[in-house]
Amino acid sequence: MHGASNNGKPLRKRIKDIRRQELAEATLLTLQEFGVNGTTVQRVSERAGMSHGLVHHYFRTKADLLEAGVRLTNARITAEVLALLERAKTPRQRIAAVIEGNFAPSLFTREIAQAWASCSGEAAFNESFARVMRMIYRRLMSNLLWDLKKVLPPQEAVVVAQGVAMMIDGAWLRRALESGQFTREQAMKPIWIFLEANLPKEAGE
Amino acid sequence: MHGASNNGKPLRKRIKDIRRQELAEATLLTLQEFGVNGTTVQRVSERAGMSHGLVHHYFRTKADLLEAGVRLTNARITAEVLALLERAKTPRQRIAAVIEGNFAPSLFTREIAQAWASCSGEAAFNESFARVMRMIYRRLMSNLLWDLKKVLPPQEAVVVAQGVAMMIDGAWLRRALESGQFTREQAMKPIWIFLEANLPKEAGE
Amino acid sequence: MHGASNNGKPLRKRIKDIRRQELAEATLLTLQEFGVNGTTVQRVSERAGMSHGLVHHYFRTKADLLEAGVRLTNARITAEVLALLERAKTPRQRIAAVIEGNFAPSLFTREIAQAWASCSGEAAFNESFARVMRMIYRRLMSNLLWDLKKVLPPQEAVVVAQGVAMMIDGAWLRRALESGQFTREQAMKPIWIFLEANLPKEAGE
Amino acid sequence: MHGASNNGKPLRKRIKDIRRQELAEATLLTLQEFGVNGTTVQRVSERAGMSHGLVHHYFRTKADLLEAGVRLTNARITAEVLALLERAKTPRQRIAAVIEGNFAPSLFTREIAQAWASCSGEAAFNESFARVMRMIYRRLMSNLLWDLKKVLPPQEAVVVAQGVAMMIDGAWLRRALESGQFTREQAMKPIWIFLEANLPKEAGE
DNA sequence: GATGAATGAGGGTTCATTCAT
DNA sequence: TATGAATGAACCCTCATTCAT
Repeated sequence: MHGASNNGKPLRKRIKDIRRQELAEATLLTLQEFGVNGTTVQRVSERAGMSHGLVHHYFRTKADLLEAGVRLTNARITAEVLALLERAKTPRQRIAAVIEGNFAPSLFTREIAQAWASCSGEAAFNESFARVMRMIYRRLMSNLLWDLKKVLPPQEAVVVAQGVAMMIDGAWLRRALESGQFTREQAMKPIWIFLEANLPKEAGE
Repeated sequence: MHGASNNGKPLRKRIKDIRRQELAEATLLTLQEFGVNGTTVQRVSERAGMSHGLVHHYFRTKADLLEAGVRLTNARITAEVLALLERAKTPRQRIAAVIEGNFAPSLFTREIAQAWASCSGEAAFNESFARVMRMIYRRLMSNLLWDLKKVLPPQEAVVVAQGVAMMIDGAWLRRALESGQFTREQAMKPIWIFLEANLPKEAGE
Repeated sequence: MHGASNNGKPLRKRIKDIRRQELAEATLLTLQEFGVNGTTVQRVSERAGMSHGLVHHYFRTKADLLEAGVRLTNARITAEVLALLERAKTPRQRIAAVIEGNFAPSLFTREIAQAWASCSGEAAFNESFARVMRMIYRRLMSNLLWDLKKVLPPQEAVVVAQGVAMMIDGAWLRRALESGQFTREQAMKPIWIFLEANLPKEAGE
Repeated sequence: MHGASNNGKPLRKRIKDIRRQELAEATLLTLQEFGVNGTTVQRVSERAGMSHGLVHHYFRTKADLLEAGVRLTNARITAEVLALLERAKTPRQRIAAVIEGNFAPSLFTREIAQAWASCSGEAAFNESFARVMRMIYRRLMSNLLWDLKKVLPPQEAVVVAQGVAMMIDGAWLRRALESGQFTREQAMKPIWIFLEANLPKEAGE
């Protein structure tokens, strides 16, 4: 077997994937440190340990690079939520998993929140960012609704889900802007108050 | 009466105030159309119908100009809330006024929400923006707490206020990102559900 | 007598002279603090306590303003030298007066030396500056030669005068660049050594 | 030999050095033609036949570029002096070499003198320029003192060296400002008169 | 595949100068 | 006479992008 077929892909393809992954990772970290505005191709390439020319070899444009970075963040959140969801059984446990996942200690850091806020701000004027942010929101909503609809009438479920989603977004924004501590406990407390008040007493048990 | 006495200020002084106001307004509109990133001195000056040199005659630096624009938005929100608060009597009415004010039809537009989101995103990496955004937040919290503390034990009041604030921020962000309609009614519904569940039945009546 | 003829000049003419004098003075001080490069019309007008618009009322162009400032410096040096020359009797005393005048404690300051150096540097590329600097040089040379020729053969006198002039210029440059002290005594010592070696023993006594 | 090994440096590194050298040279010439004030990045880049953007690729800042230009001049003077010093044997010969070097026909041109004067003027208000100019001065002094101290008591040597240095600076300034000819012979004559009067008769022979 | 050389558009800012009041 | 409003050219610098090697 001479060199070919790692995972059924030719070596060249593999390198391409690896480099793109590395660059997405570097972009993600640069976004955390400098925000969308301060994320230059130069800085990303430096963090990735490549020449800046190479970046354009793998990403046609800076926008593409940024999108890759944001998608990676997205993937991380997804993974966190999925891991928690796996162990959850009842609707209430599953709802708890979604919320816990969105405030996982490894995620709910000031740096990530800042990057997230920066991307959200950019999304208002940048369709490619907007797409990703909307996707994140839709998955959150769908996760919440899936279980809420099991214990609440549909229309009520939608309102509750929206309320929770609003609180989650608001909490992340607060995390980004509050230089002092805004802890995940502080963030989750009103969310649970809101939920407890709306879930049927025996809900999902 | 020979010529003088416009408000007791000489004409010259007036012009300075007028231009600064015009520029702040132009900045605000440019922020709405292009976001923080896309708001260049050139664009603001064009919208204001001035040369770009003149901008620096009235604002030492671009940061000063932007701050003026953001403060103007802030002032508009404040005015809206204050107008509603004046007519409010009971704590519950006053809380309602604060919430209604934050979703006044003239304010809760997609354009303004986009500008707001953009500024929030910038605030994560820009102390001058951060200051203004924190100020807005603190005033919101203080407005809410003032009345909540009248009807709830202090610690509970804080949590409820935080929950409402989170929802308001989350709603504005949703307004900015959702190209489809996200109405003020949709925004306020979960907020009131949250409040009703936490306010004592007879609260403020 | 209504208003006219102060010094045979109409009042309006007087004001013009006063303002020009004030501005020349302010220019001189600004040159000392910021150098030619850093001397802006704005800064000069501020120091003079006028609006910057007024500057162009009295000086057609910035170059004219600067020239006035440099000429004023020149006048100060001249006055210093003339005052000392008046009391001098013998050629040697007169030569001493010229040298002492060029290093008068009130003149040979770091600030003035810096302004002088800055103007000299500019003179290389600015004919109007060059004219003034050359005039200063020529008067120095003529002062020195007048007396040196009384005690030395003409050709020798020219060389000695040139040597002294070179040393004076070199000393002023040193004063400007040496942040540590370079005193007038240090400056004059080699000059006198040079002179003593070339003047006839009984010269001018 | 396959392609590599230009001085042991990869081609890439070579280009960087070449461009920096070219730019330093272009800066030097621009300084001669326009002075510090008139030396813009644009002009330098044009003279070097590059885009202005490229200048910032090789020099982080305009100040760095100017420093490189000044250092290059400095290096030229040094080389000239060193070449002459090599052939000198006795202290007197070595002193002569230092002086001749400072007035080498290829150096003591009006253009170079003008650039030098401009840089000196700038040095009064610009620490980075001041550093270079002081360095040049210190090397001159150390060169002179090294040999003067062999033939004169230390304190006397210092004064003589300072006198010579003052004369050299004064001569260069004269060269810059005198549109008519001020020749190297004119410059050196009083210097030698000064030296002969102070060196012991048999000095260094 | 990988580098960094090279370009050029665009940004913020300064400043001399003109002009209406 | 005096002010400062207004303009526009020029400057330094950053950055995404292209391209030869």
